[in-house]
Amino acid sequence: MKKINVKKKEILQRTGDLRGKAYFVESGLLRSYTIDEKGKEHIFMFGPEGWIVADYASADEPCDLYIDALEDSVVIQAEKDGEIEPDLKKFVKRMRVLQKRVIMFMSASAIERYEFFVSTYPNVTQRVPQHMVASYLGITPEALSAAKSQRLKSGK
Amino acid sequence: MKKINVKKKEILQRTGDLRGKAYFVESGLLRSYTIDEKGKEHIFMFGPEGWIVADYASADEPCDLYIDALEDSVVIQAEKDGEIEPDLKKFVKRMRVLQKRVIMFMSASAIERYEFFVSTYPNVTQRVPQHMVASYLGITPEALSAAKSQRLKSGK
DNA sequence: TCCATTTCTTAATATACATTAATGCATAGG
DNA sequence: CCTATGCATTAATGTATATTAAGAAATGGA
Repeated sequence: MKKINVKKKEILQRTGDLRGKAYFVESGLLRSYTIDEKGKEHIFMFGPEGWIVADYASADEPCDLYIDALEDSVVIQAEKDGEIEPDLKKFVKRMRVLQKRVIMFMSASAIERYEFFVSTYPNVTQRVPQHMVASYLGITPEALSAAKSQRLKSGK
Repeated sequence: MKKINVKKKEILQRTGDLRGKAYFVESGLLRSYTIDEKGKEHIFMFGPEGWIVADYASADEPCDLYIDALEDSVVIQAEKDGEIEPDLKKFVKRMRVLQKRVIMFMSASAIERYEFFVSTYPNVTQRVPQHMVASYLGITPEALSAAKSQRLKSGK
């Protein structure tokens, strides 16, 4: 368990890595993501201050996700087994975020997804480019842009 | 912690219930799902033998999900806090299933989603109607039917 | 057994989002 | 300060999936 400084764009973990760590974000912003066969990135989660970013492979399995830094960050790196987050309650909370996200994907339109993102990450909205938000939501940047200008016209 | 017999179609938990329980499935088949504003069901997970079905609300928050039985089942009902699943490893495994599902929703076509379902639930495929599989995958029954007959023609 | 209901499939049409492309703006780094 | 790069937006076109509708097969309850 050690504190490390991470520069923007630095990669902390790659798909296929063994013994993936868990990262507690003290300051800055991480993200985790996959790259599909077509080379397209899909952002799995953002990790602003106070969040934990980790792949959910067991400690002895290869990771599914890349993890990198979107801003210069200070993070605490820990072994997955125990050092961090021995707390079931925290696990339950993270499960719930995932549960809501799955339900969102099953039923929500582009603009509803965007609103979900804003409520999940109120402090991240202004810190990441919109194409990354789109990636997180599973839509294209063009569709997100269209949905937002659509919403502006009709009321709000 | 007690063992209960559940009849097909019996509802174990409703959206908004407090003190939701966790259900370990000894035999039979449960499912959890939401109902959206339009009255449409979205299946969150299936629970065949050996699986645990629960909402990820904390013990003191209202539940998001309905849980009911798709077959006559025998289940062990437990308090969420501790009685069942004190095991971090099991949590990690379930997280990983959710992680894969989220990634699936971000990038997979109808037929790829179907293949994901078959590999996640090899023993469930023949036991649930196809419209429930479609609901789990976030597509319509018509789209699933079309995707499958598409696949049959082209090769397999 | 019989009838009502559920389930699956197919087809026609509609629609949300993807793709492609072009433009202008902002930004970072030399 | 300049320039290359990244970013956001808009528009035209394409496509996968949704919607609607109908009919046939399977299922289950009385």
